[in-house]
Amino acid sequence: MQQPSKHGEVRVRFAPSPTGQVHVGNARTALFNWLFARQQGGKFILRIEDTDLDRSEARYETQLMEDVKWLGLDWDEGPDVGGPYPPYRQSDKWQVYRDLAEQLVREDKAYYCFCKQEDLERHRQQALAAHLPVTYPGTCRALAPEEAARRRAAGEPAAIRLKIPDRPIRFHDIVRGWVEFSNEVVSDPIILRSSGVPVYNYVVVVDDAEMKITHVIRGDDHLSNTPKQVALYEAMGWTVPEFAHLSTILGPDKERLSKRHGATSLANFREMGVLPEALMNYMALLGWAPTGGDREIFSPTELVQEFELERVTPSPAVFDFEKLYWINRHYIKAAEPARIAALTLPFYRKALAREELSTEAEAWLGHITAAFSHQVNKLDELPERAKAVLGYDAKAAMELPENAEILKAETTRPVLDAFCAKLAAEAEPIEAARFKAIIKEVQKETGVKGPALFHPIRILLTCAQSGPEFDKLVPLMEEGAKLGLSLSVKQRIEQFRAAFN
RNA sequence: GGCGCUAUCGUCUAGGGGUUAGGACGUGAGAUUCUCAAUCUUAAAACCCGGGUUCGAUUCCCGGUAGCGCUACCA
Repeated sequence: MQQPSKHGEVRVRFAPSPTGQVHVGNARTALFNWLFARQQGGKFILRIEDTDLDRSEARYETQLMEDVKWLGLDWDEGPDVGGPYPPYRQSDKWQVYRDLAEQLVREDKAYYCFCKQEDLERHRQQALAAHLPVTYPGTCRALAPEEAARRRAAGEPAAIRLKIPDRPIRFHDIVRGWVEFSNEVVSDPIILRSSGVPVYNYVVVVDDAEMKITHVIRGDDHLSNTPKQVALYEAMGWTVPEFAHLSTILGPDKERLSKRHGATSLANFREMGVLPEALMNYMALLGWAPTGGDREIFSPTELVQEFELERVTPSPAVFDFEKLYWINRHYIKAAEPARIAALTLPFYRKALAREELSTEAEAWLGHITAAFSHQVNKLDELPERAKAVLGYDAKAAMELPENAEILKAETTRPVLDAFCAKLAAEAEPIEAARFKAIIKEVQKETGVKGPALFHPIRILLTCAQSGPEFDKLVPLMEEGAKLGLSLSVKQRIEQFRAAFN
């Protein structure tokens, strides 16, 4: 377990842009922040980074919060719940960023830059051709303050650039150790555009500092930006936080995981019937493992206890859907049956094309779920798994080549005749045990056993030669028939005979 | 082009100067079952390459290679 932070109370944040659905990559970052905050007794803060006005949309903000809540993460401060360092949405904070940038200019830690885009681009091309790093040539850094003031007064547009000190920038990363960048490579970055709009790398630092963030846990795509940010902290005289740059999550083709790879947003997984605790468990395993490396199943509570930020691996991880599904199966089995039944209802509604279901129908579907949920990777597979109970189409069954093969076998007709004759004498509903006994009797009478005995009966009953055990199917069929939602065993026989003869 | 990060079974990972390199998913085989699924057992499967350092490197150092990221008045 971690030492209490030298910064005092741990404060971490998840700072997504509301530009779309929450992706597993971002969700994993959120998770690691949350786990760390909870286990340290710190604060987890949600901040909306909507400075990119073109792409940000309010409706995504709502969805984002719902998705994160679904995963099981809660935040202590955020745009909805407030907190001691508002605002938790960047869009109304622009004056702060401007004032702070100008203050930096007054303190001679930043300067106005009048350089034209074309000039900068030309310089860039030259550097590239000369195999040199692309840097700012420093033209305006040398400008006398009076000169700069005069040109500003004359209405010349100016951006503000931070002065990068003349020494390497070093910072500590919990995942990667010490990282060092040459100051030449960092080069004086723009913090405020000539339009007055602040730049992302500047805004984050202001926000993180104002919100007293102690640990910046984020994706490693920000690693190369970190020296700029460190320089900014130092220029402002703020305490540099601890960093932890998490590796990228890749798709099977080793490319950064994206929609291209299929279902990758939290909403997608929810719609597939993946349980939040399963997703959380799986994502935690992407880049983290407990000491010893065995043990893979961790409830959210256990994760909060066991997780160690120091043990997070720096190398990128490929997202393995199969393993996620395996974990999901585990949690489906472990979960309260009533909860699983309720979560599965929408999938039946869709499969049955029924908006409204009676209480009895829901209860019956709940029994189906209970019977088959442990055989399934995701809840959305249940209607398909239970289709033997849910539907019946004798005609279509006849036409399937693999069924036809069995149906025209020599032993089939005697088996079915005997079977049907016996069932005709049965009282309804037929019990599973009685059903089993009948099959035994048929076996005795006809001398047919094994697949030759079971397959025809199975086709008669379910239209398929493979599927779940009769023990489970028969009671569900009988119960469903009573509710008018399925066909009873006898009804199935009737329909089958009509089609078969 | 420059800079940075990364590199153990197909995948997620444990480990670490001397190990039969461990676990899990997936895959193969077997058991069970009328069958499918589930379940159980079992097998195959890895230290990127080249130099150092060392009695000994997969482990430490350097270089290479590859992947990824950043290199914007994008976020």
